[in-house]
Amino acid sequence: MSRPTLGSVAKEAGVSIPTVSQVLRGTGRISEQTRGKVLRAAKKLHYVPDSRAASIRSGENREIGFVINQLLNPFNAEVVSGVVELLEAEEYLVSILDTRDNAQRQGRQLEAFIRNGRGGLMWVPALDTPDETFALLRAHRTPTVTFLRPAGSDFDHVGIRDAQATETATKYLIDLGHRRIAYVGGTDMTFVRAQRVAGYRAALAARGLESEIVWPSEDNKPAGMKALNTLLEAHPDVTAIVCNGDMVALGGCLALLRAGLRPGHDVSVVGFDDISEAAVATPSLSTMAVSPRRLGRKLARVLLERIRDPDMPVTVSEVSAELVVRETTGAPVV
Amino acid sequence: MSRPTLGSVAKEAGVSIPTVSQVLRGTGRISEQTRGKVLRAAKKLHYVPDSRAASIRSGENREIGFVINQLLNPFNAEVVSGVVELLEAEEYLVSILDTRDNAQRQGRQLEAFIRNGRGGLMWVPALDTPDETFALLRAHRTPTVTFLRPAGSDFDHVGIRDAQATETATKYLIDLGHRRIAYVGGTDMTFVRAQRVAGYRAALAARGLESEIVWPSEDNKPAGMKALNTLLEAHPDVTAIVCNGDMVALGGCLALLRAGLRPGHDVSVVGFDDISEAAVATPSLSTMAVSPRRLGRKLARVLLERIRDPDMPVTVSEVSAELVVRETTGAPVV
DNA sequence: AATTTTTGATAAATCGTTATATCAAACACG
DNA sequence: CGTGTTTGATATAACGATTTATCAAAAATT
Repeated sequence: MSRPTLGSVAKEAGVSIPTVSQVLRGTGRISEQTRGKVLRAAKKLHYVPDSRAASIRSGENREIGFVINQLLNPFNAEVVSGVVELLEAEEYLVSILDTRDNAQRQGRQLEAFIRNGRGGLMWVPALDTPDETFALLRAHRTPTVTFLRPAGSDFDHVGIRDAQATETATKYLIDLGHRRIAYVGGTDMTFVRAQRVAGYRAALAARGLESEIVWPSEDNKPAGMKALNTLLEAHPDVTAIVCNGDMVALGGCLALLRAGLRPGHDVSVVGFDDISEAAVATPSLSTMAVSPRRLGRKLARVLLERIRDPDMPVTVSEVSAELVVRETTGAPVV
Repeated sequence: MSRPTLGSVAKEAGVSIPTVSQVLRGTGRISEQTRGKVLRAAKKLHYVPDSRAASIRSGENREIGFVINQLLNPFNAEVVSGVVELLEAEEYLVSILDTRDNAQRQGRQLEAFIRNGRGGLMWVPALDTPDETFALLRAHRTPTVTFLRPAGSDFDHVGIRDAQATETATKYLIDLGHRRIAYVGGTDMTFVRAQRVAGYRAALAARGLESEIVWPSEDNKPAGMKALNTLLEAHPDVTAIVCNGDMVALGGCLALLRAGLRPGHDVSVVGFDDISEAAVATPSLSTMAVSPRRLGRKLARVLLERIRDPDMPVTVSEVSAELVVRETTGAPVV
């Protein structure tokens, strides 16, 4: 007694295998009588079609994968929500794989995805993705959209206008009167961080400031706390901070409070993402807002278009971030 | 030019299909010469075996699903990490589905899982899971472990000793001198919340207190803030609060601070989970600590055992939570 | 030299589906 | 009444792999 198949349902109903298949999928010409027999038999045996077999034969696969670098970050988790929301409405099943920023793990996961012949793939490429991986995806013609980090001109891409956003944030701080402004967050030279740092530099240059301070940090609160402590020790004259993400910014604010400094008064802090906690934190966080839901939906839409028309020219979509001023920013104390 | 198959590799190498299969899986007797030819051809075409076809024929499937109720909660995200950690070491691929506490969505996802013939399933059952779903899983003999919410005696289960934990937390507050203690958090009568409320009541009863206050809330910070505001308005005499989760507790502390009350002094708060933010928050959160990583690893281990021995008797594992005293708890002001 | 055994590869069957072709029975038409 | 069409089902082939059985050639044995 193993799992029910078309064969066992056919035997139970006293008909042939193709008949069962046609009844269950609503194709072909079937009399009401046999239709009833088949449906009863299928229900009785709790039959569920094996989509592995179906997708091999029919070439259709409504299973989609999302390979993401860090699920623990609520921003990413929200993006996933947006993706799932839209794709579920189109009857796709989305499964999520967390690479935790490990290129080797990502490689294994992508290969496993291809092995399972997924219908499509959304993907935040690891920093050091080998050429081999790209070649693999191309050879298998898996509809693929990269997210956040673009990966060559072969794949559709959805990302954020990072440089522009950070430039806006930095200029805003400068125009408030700040002169010593640091950039905090991001590890290594990831694409995203590189773009954001470039925007930060562009703003400094545009306003004639020279002293840049770029301070790395992992993207979570404890790391943000640590980063701010070491930063302020090394550069006590810093009065404003542009952060790579809200988690770092919120951690940073905690560190400031612990040190007896008031965010938005003694030191100004701008985050990036606008995670839901940003608005309710004390003090509430000024940040560059990107709607993760909207990003997710965009991502899903691009993938659907690619699936429908595999020969469509490659698209690149960039979403802008908006400055949201809350309590952690203000003019420097004179 | 579609995706490469055993057939195309065989043609490229000038050998038969079974030969290619044997070379790639290291079975059978193959000469060094043809081995080389086949490997070169496979590499050239970027061949990756189609595991759908393989698993249909061989009956083996190393793909495992984790259907979870809420990925946005960092506690759950950490559990996922623990699961993935252990199962990846065993060469399994774990894909995650977020039901966002929607029973209908969960039903669709579970069916899709079965359709894809997964090797195993970890699962947080929705509150109102229909019998049909259980029957489905049984009929298909999918190795299944339930998580947090037990679901009958047919499936292995891994959970937390909820009642015991909340009883400990409540007794601790009573012994500090508190007399008006509320329970905050959890929606509807979920299994977990029911257990925890039972522990809270048991503690009150054991110490001869009668006035219970149970206040529902979604499991996130904004909801926790709102819950505490309404609670304190309705019951201004409450001096201590036992929470259903850290997210609610942290939100609650924010609300207290906004209202000019000091957590741990004016009102004591105990959380549940010990998410990483609990230790770094200001003030740091007293909480019932459960190691999500350990839970995740336990979950994975149980599933592996079930896969290896489908006829093993059903197991139930419960992990204890430990009281961690930090800054949000103290004696009541007299 | 005739035989058995080993080696190295392939043919054929199978897994659970879907797709196309076929076919008998029932019906309609002039 | 013979012919053409529709209806309702089945036979057969295919998908991409694995598994078992088969088989020719080379090597080892008698």
